[in-house]
Amino acid sequence: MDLAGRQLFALATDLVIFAFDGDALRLLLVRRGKPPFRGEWALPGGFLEHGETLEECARRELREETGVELRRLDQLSAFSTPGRDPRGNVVSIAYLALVRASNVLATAGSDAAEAAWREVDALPKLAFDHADIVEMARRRLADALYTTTAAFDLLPDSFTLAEAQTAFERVSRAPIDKRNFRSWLHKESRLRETGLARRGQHRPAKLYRLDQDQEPAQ
Amino acid sequence: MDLAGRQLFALATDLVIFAFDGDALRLLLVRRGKPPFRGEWALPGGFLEHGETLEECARRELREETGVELRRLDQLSAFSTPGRDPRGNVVSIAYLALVRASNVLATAGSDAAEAAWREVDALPKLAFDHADIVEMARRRLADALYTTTAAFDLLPDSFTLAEAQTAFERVSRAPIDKRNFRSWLHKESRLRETGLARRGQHRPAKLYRLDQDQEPAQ
DNA sequence: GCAAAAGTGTTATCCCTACACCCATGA
DNA sequence: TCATGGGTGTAGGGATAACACTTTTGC
Repeated sequence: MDLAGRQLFALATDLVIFAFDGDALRLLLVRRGKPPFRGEWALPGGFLEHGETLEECARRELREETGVELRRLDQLSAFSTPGRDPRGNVVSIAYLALVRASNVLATAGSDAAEAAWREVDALPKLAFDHADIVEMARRRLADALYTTTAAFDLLPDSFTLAEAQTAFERVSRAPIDKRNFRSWLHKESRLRETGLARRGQHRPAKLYRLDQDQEPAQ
Repeated sequence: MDLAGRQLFALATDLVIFAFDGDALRLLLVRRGKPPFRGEWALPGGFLEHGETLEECARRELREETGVELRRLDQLSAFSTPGRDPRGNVVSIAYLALVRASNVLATAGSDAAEAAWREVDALPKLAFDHADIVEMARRRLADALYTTTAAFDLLPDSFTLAEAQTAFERVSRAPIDKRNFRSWLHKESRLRETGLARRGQHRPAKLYRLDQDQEPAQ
């Protein structure tokens, strides 16, 4: 095994985790408990260890820092600008995931002093190059909106069509016509009625769930 | 600067470089001059050095190994399965690029014993997990075919519509209707007539070039 | 009965697809 | 004149986008 003479790097993962609170898209952030950028907000993440894949690392770090477990995790991009981490020679691979409801309690773990779900349209200043990473993630997410079922991962198991529409509007950052959205859903026939309804102040809204038969998606 | 205690890795880039010879899509391969996998075919690439970005590394390695220079280079994905490199603890970031004509001479440089353009549909067995990387690259390329101008990077500065169609067919791995392809090009109006024609055995074919005005694309 | 959100169809336009024949040239 | 690849248009079906009113409930 000769890696002799190779220049070595620390490898990190950074996670862009979005959730939808019924009204706004939110992003999971941690307040850094150690230098560099101690006390500032950053994406959750951490260092890769020997013998694990980047994806395993991402899941492990997220669990340790925030207690959040997730199903699907997509690789976004590697970030390697020299100097992006003041500790030097750290290359980071960013991952993107969506979670259902922000009630996955963001409890601070080891490395992170504090964790919180912040509205993506009102983010604090972020450490490192994390603002760039977040913007790339939002674009990636919006690009996949209508071609995968990814966005439904933002919704609870059963949801109303109005909730789904709002989630799509927040991801695409554009208003959507109610009737067109519903006929598109019908044409795609990715949803099943549950027979139940959500009762509120006004007329009850039917609850739907994703039709599992065709979930494979991309 | 404390990276103390961090487990370190060698970082490599692997390049998937496609060219179009007028008939088939071809992939740039090098025959490895050193272990591991000495003598086997592999993607060009090499190790990241301190102070450079991954993209800079990819360009440098390609230049050194094959003399090929390229404009645009897209990051594909990071590959981190433990054991993917027998030297251990090597994470690789794959890049994708397209070059005009395969007459960019693939001359072997330092690390590579030999370089060659091989038809993508008749590739030899590849070292490491490079076959997986190539397949991901082909899918990525096909996905972007009709939404970016990327595929025109495969063509010479001026080209006939038949040449463009063949390139699109090879990338998408599907036959394309001639009239539909041409009316799509017209609708997109990304091409400009040069006024010249390519003379051959039969009726001369008009030569076109990409309209620079709207090249930004994605 | 009133306020508020849920639910529902139609029309015009554009895009995609399928499909067949004449044209210009070199040999 | 013939063989070969270059070049051209249309019609039908499906998707998209714009648009407003009725229904059901809680208060």
